[in-house]
Amino acid sequence: MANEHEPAKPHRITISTVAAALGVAVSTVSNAYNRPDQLSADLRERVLAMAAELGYPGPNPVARSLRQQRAGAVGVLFAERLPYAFRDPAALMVLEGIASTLEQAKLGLLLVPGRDDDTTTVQQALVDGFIVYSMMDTDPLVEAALKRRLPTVLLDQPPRPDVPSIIVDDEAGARMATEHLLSLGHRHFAIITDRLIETHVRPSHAPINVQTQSEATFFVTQLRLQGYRQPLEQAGIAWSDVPIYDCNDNNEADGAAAIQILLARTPRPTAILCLTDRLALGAIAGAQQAGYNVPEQLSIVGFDDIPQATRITPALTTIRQDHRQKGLSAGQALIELLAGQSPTGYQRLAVELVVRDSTAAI
Amino acid sequence: MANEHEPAKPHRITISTVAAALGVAVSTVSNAYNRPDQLSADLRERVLAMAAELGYPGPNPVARSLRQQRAGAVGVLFAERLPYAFRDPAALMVLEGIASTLEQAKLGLLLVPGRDDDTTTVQQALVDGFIVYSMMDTDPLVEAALKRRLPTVLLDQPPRPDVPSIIVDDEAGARMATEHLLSLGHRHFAIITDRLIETHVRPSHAPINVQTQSEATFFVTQLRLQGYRQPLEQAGIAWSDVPIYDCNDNNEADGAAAIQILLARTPRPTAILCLTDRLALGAIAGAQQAGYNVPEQLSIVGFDDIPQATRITPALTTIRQDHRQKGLSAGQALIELLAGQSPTGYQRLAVELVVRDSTAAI
DNA sequence: CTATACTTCTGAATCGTTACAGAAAAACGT
DNA sequence: ACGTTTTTCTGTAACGATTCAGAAGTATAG
Repeated sequence: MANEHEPAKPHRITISTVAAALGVAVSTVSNAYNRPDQLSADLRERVLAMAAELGYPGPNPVARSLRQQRAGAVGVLFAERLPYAFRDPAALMVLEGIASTLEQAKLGLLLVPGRDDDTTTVQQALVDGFIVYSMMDTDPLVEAALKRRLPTVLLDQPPRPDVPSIIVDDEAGARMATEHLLSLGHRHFAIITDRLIETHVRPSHAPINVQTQSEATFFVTQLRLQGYRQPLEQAGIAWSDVPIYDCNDNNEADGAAAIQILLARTPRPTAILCLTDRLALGAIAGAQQAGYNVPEQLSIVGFDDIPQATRITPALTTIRQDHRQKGLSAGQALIELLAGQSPTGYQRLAVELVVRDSTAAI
Repeated sequence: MANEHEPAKPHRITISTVAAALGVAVSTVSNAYNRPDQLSADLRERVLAMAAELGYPGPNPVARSLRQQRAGAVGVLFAERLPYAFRDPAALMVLEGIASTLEQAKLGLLLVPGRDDDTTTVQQALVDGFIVYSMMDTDPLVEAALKRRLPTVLLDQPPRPDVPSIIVDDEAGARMATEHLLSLGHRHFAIITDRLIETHVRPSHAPINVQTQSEATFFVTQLRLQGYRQPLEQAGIAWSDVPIYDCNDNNEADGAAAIQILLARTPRPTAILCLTDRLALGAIAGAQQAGYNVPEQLSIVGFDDIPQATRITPALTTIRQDHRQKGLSAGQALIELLAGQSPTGYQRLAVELVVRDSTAAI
């Protein structure tokens, strides 16, 4: 019985405390927990009983993780600050999809906090891999995550070589939205976006012009703007004539504020392209409040097809994408990576125009 | 220069790979990352450069965690299966509150998956503490979490000695709801709940009787039923005369189904007490679809005051609780525990009756 | 009774860091 | 020039498990 007579350490009970108390090898205690077939049922009982008596909380997961080289969780990096993740309906559906696959694989889902300037949380996240979802292109957290050299999947991010990406055909969706409005005869367009330019850089709340658009910091924002632009120019509408209002945030209130400004312009736009449904819902509400009739006087189209899109009157015409599937695909791809397989290439998910009641012929 | 000439291990680059390549001590490399003041700027640069060249991903967080005895994340155990967490509006607000405090403390939020039968995910979660939220009283995952002997906070759980609890005055809320309906002159009540009895045990979809209620498996369910019961009996209404319909799940569809059954009973209830707003919203929709007028023919009151409660017509009379604050309090309490302080006792959050348009005098 | 095969248990190496005491070198004051 | 302080760097002991080769001990077969 290896019995040290030290001044009684504070009280951290480990596997070897239990082993010592019983006079058995630590490996035996370990086996009692992990390989019942490696020791007699009798001894195993005694080990477990002694563990209970000593208040041993079971094998320390961190030590186990170190030894086994697996954390049993994947980290999710999301653009918004952590709490906002729980507010955005589209993001929630994506997270739900991710969570579904992870749950089946018995993996935990670690939401990693962290404002760009501080990457330590990413560097120290106890995970086996990352899903990077809708981060600003320039966000240092993305770099930090990639530097970890863990299996990683990009979602709504600019693709990179050697990193599997799930991408959505945002550009096609934006084109479909625009063509729909054009086919209804609209000629005066305006666009509502968010976070096209970082808040502290943006000069004012006025619609911004075409020059500054190149600084777009979200990949999908760029894709969607691109998709709006092409059919417009093809229809002979100068891109520089299309006012773009840049909101601080993706929410209904900002959308409502944006529409007020845009409606005051001359010529008054009759067709509004919103980069997200939340902005569009806000725009509808704002327009109605200002006394405009949607869609008679003003057509509005969103992007995302969140559940709320059908609950507003008029129901929102929008571009549908399968958010849940995005999450599922991302989770699945990551799980394949973790299993050492190379995932099924990078996936491109289709979108679909859903015409409802917020758009009409001019 | 300690130079082993082995057959070149696969390729796992660690701190000592870098140290060896540079001919310095491992502690120096460690210091380069964690204590810049402990070595010359020059050497530090060289270390970092070599690390970059070798593709060293930085200090392994698991090893660091083992050494430092901290994981930098807290685990959240939630009743629903992982993906459902992202669907329940009330749960989302709670999670948002939790996430807010954790983010400030730079802690990650680990959503732990796991169906009762398998507790390994809880046992192996790489966390510094747990928040146990709205789990079935008998769920083995709760036991498993407590057995970890980590700082833990209970939220919407039956309190236990030595474990801080945040609890909401559900019983008072339920009383207020009932008294409100009584004061409107109602005498024929019915209750819609969910998961009062585990699905596989429950015999049928018919309203269940009073005997089986003792098996209630969610703490808040018990509290709320208790709160309904007392004023009813005080008003001379026999508890056994109040039909209770038990849904499989907390969602609108189940609420809508429940109301159909209840309205078919004689005497037809004129006042419905719903354990959650989601059930209530479903009940309103279901009643309307069956041709009943709410609140003229039927008063319905919910519980939770989720945002959707105001968006339905008629707007839902309900009991408001501050979900976000629940999350904040829980997070705060856990953070205090982690800091070695004993948190500000256990908290009891108040609730409030919000009368809207779904209730009226009979 | 011996050779062979199982069971059951042990010891030491390993996972990749950080912390700490102290050695070596450089800077300083007088 | 010499003791003293400061700066820079090193070696090694934790952290708490798992793994694996093998030592005892037992059972099985011939």
